[in-house]
Amino acid sequence: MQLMQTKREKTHRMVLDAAAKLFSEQGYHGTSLKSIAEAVNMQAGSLYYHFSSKDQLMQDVLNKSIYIIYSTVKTEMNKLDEAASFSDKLKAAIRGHMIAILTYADYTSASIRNYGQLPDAVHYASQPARDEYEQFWRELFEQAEIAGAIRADVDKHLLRLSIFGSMNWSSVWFNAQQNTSVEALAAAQADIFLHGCLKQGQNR
Amino acid sequence: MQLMQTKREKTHRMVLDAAAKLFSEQGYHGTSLKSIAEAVNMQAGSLYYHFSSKDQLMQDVLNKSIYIIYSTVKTEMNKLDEAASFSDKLKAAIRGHMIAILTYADYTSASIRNYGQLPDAVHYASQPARDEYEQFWRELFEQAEIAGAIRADVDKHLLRLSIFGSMNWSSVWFNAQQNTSVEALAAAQADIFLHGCLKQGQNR
DNA sequence: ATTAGATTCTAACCTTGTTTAGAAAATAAA
DNA sequence: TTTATTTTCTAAACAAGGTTAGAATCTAAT
Repeated sequence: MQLMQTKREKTHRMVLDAAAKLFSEQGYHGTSLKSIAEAVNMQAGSLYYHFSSKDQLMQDVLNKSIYIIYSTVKTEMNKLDEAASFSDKLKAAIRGHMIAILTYADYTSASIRNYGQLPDAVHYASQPARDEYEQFWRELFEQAEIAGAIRADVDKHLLRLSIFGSMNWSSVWFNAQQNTSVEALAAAQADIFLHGCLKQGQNR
Repeated sequence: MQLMQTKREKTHRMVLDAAAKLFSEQGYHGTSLKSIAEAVNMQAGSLYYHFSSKDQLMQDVLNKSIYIIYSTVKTEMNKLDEAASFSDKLKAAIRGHMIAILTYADYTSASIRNYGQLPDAVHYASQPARDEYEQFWRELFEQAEIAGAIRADVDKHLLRLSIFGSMNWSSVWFNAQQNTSVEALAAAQADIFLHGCLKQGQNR
């Protein structure tokens, strides 16, 4: 019982998973501790052995969500070799973000869908992590523009928000069973943003 | 007192506006009737003279939101002349959707942000209107592809969801005060989706 | 098997929320 | 001004939610 996780850790994780799922489906305010407890065969009061409050539970879900996304993106970026073009870098970043979102939809969707609808304390607690991640993308686009990879006449602020909007919304409609592979979806998503949907040469 | 709206209608509208604003900021479950009443200087119980229930109130917000968006899109489409290319049509549709979303952010954001997090009855009640609007876009892309305007190798399903994700997310971050004009933003948004962000000729 | 520690349950407290019925006040008509 | 109608308020009913304290149960080591 060294490498294996203790019962406490196992239950802690089960509760967090259930909370993430319900927060994503019904929102923070729409989810009761009772319903979370039911999902793990417990009584509402018992949750307090693992978490100090509902807010705390949500905060943990948020933090985990942001961590998952950012670290997955980093992993994909690190797979690139030195000679990678900015086009490749953007694709890798998009792929990472999409993989994270679609693979851990409960967590990421809980984070995305409740954004801006949480108690102030909860919202602010996760702000620094969000800012750091946002900064990563800001710099990526900045460097891409300097390198001459992306058009100078596109508003990079809007571009970043657009890409985020598309990617994040996928956590709402994506269905792990019926949809195509996560990889294929990520690639298609990147392709749309890099090249647009119009045929080459159509009126620009 | 024929053309002018009665006091009843005026108050009805004020309540609906306040509800839309709060539903968009704090979510359906996070918004109490008391807070809505306070926003219009009333007591919670008094709202029932204008609405039969909280659900009904949300349903009205949803319906109005969908109506605003669809009718604005139609208006923009009708401004086009017969010879308009599909590129123009797509731009017009995007412009309409963006104008509606940014101009009536309280309503549209209330609708978008609570999507999938509402009581079943409320959700299903607005489904037909949503389906009809979705159908409009489906057909638009279909015809655009048949006409050879958009690339055959892009998944139109994903494309539509991507565009929706981007546009709808703008209702969350858009700030009417500090941002540029709605028109400019709509045009920039369309440009990104039609042409992508990469410089022409970068590795495809 | 006994015991100490970890985990969960029970039962209540307190607050908040939606809803209703009837009284009160405001408005418009006579 | 008086009356009828519309609109809002008050007060309570009732349910549900977050939280807590202490009892009960389970687990694992002695």
